[in-house]
Amino acid sequence: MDFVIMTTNISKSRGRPRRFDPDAAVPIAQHLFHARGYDAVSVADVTEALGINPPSFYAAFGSKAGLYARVLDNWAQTGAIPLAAILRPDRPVAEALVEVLQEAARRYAIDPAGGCLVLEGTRCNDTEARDSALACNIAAEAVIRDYIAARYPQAAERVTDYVSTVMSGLSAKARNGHDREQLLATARMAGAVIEQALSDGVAI
Amino acid sequence: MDFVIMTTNISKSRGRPRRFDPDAAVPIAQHLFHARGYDAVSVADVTEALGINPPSFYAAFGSKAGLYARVLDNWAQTGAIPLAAILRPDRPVAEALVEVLQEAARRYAIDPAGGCLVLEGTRCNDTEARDSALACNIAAEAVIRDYIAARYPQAAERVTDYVSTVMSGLSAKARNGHDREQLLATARMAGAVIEQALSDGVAI
DNA sequence: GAATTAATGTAGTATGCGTTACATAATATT
DNA sequence: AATATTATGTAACGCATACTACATTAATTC
Repeated sequence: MDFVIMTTNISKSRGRPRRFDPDAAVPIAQHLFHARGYDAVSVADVTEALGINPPSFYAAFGSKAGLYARVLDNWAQTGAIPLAAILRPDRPVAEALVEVLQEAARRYAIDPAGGCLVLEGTRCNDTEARDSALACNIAAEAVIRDYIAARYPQAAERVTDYVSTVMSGLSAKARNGHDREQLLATARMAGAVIEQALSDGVAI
Repeated sequence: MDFVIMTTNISKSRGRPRRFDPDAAVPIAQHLFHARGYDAVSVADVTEALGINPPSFYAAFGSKAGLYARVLDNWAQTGAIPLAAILRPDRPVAEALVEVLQEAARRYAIDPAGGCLVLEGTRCNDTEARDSALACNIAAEAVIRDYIAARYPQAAERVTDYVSTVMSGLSAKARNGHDREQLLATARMAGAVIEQALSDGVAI
């Protein structure tokens, strides 16, 4: 049913055709949000970057926060750290987690503005956008937690808290001028404690 | 000269007397900025909390960013982590740095909103306020760096980067719901690597 | 070709922001 | 008492924001 209706809508679209492709607009908006942060990007900035007018924007995305939600969706599939690829069951847990931290350091240092799109989004001043980013962050933490829990159930919570805190710090410092080498050195230092923490049944 | 003029002004103030005490207003504003962040606090919020009107505010503080600068000054003297008291030359460097991290964890968890006034301020969207907070942060990092460099000059930069990154992460996570115990556990884990890092001439 | 449907461009709206003009009130000086 | 000085209360200002009403344009459907 829905499929038929959708294909009908796609193949035989009535009315005036779109002058822009919303799917192609998402990566452009993603870059804006990543570079300047959600609050600092205005709808006017986005519409100007897309070469469209506000009504087209709102017809396509509903709201600024709605666009941001789509950006985060796209981010999870294309731009985020490939946790599933790094956290493989056939390798030591500590080694995998250290690689997550190092990969975060590398990625956070790429853009001039720096930092993680999601982690920075969790601190914006718009409730809806912040909740979207928080949901994204919570989902990522759950992946890490489940990966640890499979082999070190007692350490999962604590080590997940630790890893996510370090990642937040890396993102913040990337925004405040730490370069790639600084971030990588910090990530390596932070990672050096993970192996022992996994083995400890209680807090160090 | 200036002293005479100032005392004259203080003892024999012409004109209508102030209805509020700007010095007493600073801690109130400090609480607002700490709880909600610079961007989320409007001048109207501050004037309402102080029971004054905008002209009184601007006569006393010049601007919102000007008030924030005074808040940061007050913060450095009263509310900040007492680095000078913790980083004493008569104790092991690693031990002192771990206490800094733990003290940060404790303080960041006090307020319901959580986090560090300065570190959160470095990420606001107002250039002047952000620069004020950044200057505050840079000064604090310099204290840590100098403390380390006195005994471990080769490790000073790297370990300072590490400690400040962890503190940024603790502040961010305090804002995102981590409680005191979680933050303390993370701080202890992060601290466990410092001793070895100080001894290493090169990166781990 | 007429009707229908949908996206566009123009030009706004309402709201909140940091900030200020201006007349008034309250004090010290003369 | 008259004047000078300073802070106050009222009432805005200019600007930026997210968002929208409405007429128009461009396509499909009948």
